[in-house]
Amino acid sequence: MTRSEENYLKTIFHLGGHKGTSIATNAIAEQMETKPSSVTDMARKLAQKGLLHYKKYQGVSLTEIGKEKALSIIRKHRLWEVFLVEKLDFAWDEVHEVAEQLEHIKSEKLIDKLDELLDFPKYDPHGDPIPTKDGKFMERDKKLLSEMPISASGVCVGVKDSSAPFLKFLDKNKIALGNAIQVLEKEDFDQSLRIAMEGRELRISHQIASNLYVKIE
Amino acid sequence: MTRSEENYLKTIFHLGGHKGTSIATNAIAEQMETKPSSVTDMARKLAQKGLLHYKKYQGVSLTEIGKEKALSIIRKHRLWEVFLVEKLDFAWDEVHEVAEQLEHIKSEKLIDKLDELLDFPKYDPHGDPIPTKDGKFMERDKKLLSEMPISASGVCVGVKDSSAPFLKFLDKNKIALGNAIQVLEKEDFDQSLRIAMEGRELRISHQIASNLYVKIE
DNA sequence: AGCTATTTTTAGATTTGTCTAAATATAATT
DNA sequence: AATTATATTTAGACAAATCTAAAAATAGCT
Ligand SMILES: [Mn+2]
Ligand SMILES: [Mn+2]
Ligand SMILES: [Mn+2]
Ligand SMILES: [Mn+2]
Repeated sequence: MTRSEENYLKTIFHLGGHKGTSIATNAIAEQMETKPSSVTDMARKLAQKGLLHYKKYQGVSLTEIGKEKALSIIRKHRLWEVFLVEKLDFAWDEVHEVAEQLEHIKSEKLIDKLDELLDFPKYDPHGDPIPTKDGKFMERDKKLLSEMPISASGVCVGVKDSSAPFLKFLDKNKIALGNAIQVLEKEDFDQSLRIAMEGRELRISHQIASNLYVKIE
Repeated sequence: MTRSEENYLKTIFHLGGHKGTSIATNAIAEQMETKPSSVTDMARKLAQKGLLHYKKYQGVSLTEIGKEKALSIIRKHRLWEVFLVEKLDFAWDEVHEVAEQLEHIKSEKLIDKLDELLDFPKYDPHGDPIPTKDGKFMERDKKLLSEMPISASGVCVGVKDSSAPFLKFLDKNKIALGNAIQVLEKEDFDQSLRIAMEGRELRISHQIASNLYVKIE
């Protein structure tokens, strides 16, 4: 499989094409910053190879084999991200770009050994689950901070937006995965929150709260 | 720079195009398992980019910038080989293929941090020197075993042929880099050697002896 | 020096992945 | 239901990297 094909499969997976859901040509094009006509070409090719379900004008979804391939790339991406943070001291906002390259390295032994070196991590630096070798997904039972009721408490376990600006903002405000958190008050006016985190008290805008995942206890 | 361009530069470096020596189109084609006409095309392109000296029918050599780029790729290749052996328990005959892919990953920070993780190694698993960040080469003072005089002694420090079959042969016969070695006898008939290595006595064919580097003490 | 063999380059074709512009199908709105 | 807007596909082109076959230049050999 070519690098481009792999990127299409991964994108389609992330857009939800693993559950039978049909993904629109335009959505893929936008996500990949390419043109719809290019997507059509690739859809035909990947369908031909048995990796996608595709009917003209009806969008695409992943076949079983396509799903396996996508999961394998996601597994590699996330394991490399863990490696970069744990072994090479990258910050969590620096790893994605490099992992986008590393995920295409072809060597089963490499990724198995890497998994072992990292002690078989279950989650990547952004809290996203790492598929097992045989494609099993262990999605965590988590909720957006913005959806937590008042006085509920939990632990930060992930981010929805994992763009560098958001991650840097969290760093600056000492909001890290693993931190305990409790909702103290919700402001009706702008839906901002007052929260307790690791002894401190913070005010959090709705935009932030709707991009932070919390595991309820 | 594209992956293909990088591979051309690296190959030309290895064929000796760093010293003003002019490298023939055919030699490059053979080494890269491609056709001479493809080499011509690429030569024109890389010359255009200022990475090669190229005059029609006169072969190519690396410019200063071309040499820098080549060294940077060789540095990455060898650092990744060390990583695979030291951190992921790859055998020294398994690393080359994977390093051929990893050498093209683009991230200065990645390679600097990797260098640090490995404790700034000077040589790769095959005894080849790892260029420093600024392209300095530390070639060791070594000799082929086949060229050592009788009763001379030294330490195995590298292989000339680093193909998997040769490396596996060395493993099977417990000949490893770092081993002390002494030439006991040279057979005139077939130029085979009797050597002492780590307590044992071995008979070594000329073909083997002419692919093993020894550092004389 | 002249002829032959080899090396190298050119010309034209192919594959992959992309693009633009135009045509067509589907969806939304009056 | 007809019209308009949007989404998708087709047709044709392009750049990168390669190939084959033919032409041209260089090297090697009487
Ligand atoms: Mn990522
Ligand atoms: Mn991630
Ligand atoms: Mn190698
Ligand atoms: Mn090596």
